[in-house]
Amino acid sequence: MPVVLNKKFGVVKQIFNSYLENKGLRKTPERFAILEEVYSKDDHFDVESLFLSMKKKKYQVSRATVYNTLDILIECDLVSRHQFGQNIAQYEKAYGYKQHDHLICDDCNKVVEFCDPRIHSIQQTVGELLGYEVFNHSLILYAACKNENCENKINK
Amino acid sequence: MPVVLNKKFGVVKQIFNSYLENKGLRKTPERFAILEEVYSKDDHFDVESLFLSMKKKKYQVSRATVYNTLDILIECDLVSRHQFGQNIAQYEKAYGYKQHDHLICDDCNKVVEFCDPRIHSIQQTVGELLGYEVFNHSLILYAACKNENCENKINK
DNA sequence: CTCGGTGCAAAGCTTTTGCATCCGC
DNA sequence: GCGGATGCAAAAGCTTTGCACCGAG
Repeated sequence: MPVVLNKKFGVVKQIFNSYLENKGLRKTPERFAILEEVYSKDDHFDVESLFLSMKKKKYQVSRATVYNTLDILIECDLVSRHQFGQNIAQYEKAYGYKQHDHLICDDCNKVVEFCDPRIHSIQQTVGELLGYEVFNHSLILYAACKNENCENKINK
Repeated sequence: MPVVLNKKFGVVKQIFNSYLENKGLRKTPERFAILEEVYSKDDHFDVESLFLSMKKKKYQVSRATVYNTLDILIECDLVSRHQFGQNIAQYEKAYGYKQHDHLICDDCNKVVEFCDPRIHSIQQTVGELLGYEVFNHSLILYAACKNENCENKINK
């Protein structure tokens, strides 16, 4: 009984399949299981939570394989990695989800996604100015809730 | 024989002094020694390199104290922390050095600083739109050298 | 059949913590 | 002298590595 997947997933699987083929990497069931699990998540997640949620299901893979596979998925742009806090890396699916950036609330710890076209022009301007070809960026805004009723704010 | 320090350092020391006083924190020689070491560096550095360079000099402090003091220095905006790579946190002095962002070259691993006023307006727009008060940000551009002679590029 | 991939556990690295000692206030 | 700060080493937490076994091509 296959998991219900969003429509894009067929394409994603195909992309991964081709990538593995072109790079001469093996198409193991573990790799596809991890891809599937990643795309079933709608939020950011860390390695441990991915590992645990797979452990509960039919696919038990080792942490080492999770790390290895995520690296491959990042290489082929199907997954992106963020370093929000100080230690734990956060991952999220990347295919077909338009480029966005993150705002992190210091009160709630909530992560909100946003998109501003001006970032793209900054990329271009700065790249030209400094003589680099900018191919990616990461913008994080650190913010405070304006909502005074925010439960975390009250606890502080 | 005092180390030669840049002109701003007197002010910085004074700020730290007042901050410790206001917060009821103790003015230990270790804390000022770390402040001095931080401001003697002109680049980004990690905890280990700071610890080692102090170990060579008259001030030997423990790693725990380095971490503790850097946290205080960040609280009073005399130091800023960045998470460029995946693991090691990078620090840099922050007083009187105008707000800037970083471009990281994927070929050289060089870190270049830049400044673009448009980021500030993005902060404001997005904050208003999402109902948050944005108080800080981090923008990192990932780039490739246009210089074909870059030694790292040749090695790849 | 070969060799890359997996799983497991151990090791590695950065950072945090516990506790006895020390010293700023 | 009190209570916070330091130093040391041990522990914690995320990630990587080594090695034997497995299975995709």
